[in-house]
Amino acid sequence: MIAAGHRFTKSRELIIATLATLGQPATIPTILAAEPRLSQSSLYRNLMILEDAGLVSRLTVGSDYALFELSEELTDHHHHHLVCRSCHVVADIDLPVATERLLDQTLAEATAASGFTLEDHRLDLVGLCGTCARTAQPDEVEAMILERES
Amino acid sequence: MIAAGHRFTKSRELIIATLATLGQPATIPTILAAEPRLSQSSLYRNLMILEDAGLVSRLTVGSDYALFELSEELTDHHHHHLVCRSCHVVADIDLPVATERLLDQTLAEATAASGFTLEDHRLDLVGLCGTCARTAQPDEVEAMILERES
DNA sequence: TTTACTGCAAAGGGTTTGCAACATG
DNA sequence: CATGTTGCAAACCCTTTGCAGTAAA
Repeated sequence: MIAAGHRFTKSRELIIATLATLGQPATIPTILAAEPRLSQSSLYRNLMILEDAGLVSRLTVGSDYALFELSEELTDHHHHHLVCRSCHVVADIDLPVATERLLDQTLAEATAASGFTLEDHRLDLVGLCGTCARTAQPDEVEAMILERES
Repeated sequence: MIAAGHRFTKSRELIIATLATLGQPATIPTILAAEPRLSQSSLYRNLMILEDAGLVSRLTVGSDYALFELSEELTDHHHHHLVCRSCHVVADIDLPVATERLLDQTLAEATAASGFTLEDHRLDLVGLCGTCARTAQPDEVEAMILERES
């Protein structure tokens, strides 16, 4: 099921179910909080195994913790990510099929000449989430102006 | 130059020059190897400051080390990244202007309804670099077949 | 001469791993 | 019963930080 020499245990089933319930990329602390029956070290180990098996995807967006979600292979749903540059929260987002198709085609052409074997693309939309936008601190330029006025 | 209360020191100039010479995203060990006059802790500190100042960009692609390159603001050159899923090497790549334009437009529309403030996008092309493609190990399915035959 | 910067060494913290007990096929 | 899995605690290693001396404005 998972891979040669690996078992599909209760613990791994629970991880899949928890990720499905959470419904968006989650950190290890978030997963542990959502399902206290999981232990930290086994969670790390199992997420690695599930990732190797193609059931789980790992995202790294610069926050302290890595993020995990069900793989597109498992959910059968291609998508991208909204990433808040302030609080590093991540949410899923869909793009029009026409855009994805053009993207695939363009990327294939762009890599054709190189020795690179293109397998997938990853598109992150970076900005500020609603919460951070409302509480945003003035940026550096504004800070300098404020300082000069004082 | 850099920001209020910050100086543009020899060390920081040297970091910028080294990144320019390397010409592609580089890890801290790579930067230190290319320019031994830099010290590790100051390099970490200065890259953080240069990043805050918008002169340097940090990439996180899942490898052990973070990657750093000159910012698009500094090079005045928008680009994306080829990422090898095996050795995590990263190279810059350009896309046709028409594709970028359509992408910007589509992403703006896709986020319009949400409370998200879109500022930028990040597109990684994931696959195998030339070196890894030539030395690729059989994947899991092949491994199972091989195991069954033995 | 005040304030920022540097380099060393030590600490921090997310992740990995050794080990003994347990569960699975 | 042979092999994979679990949970605890300790180790690991990239990154950050305290501190005393130095350089910049």
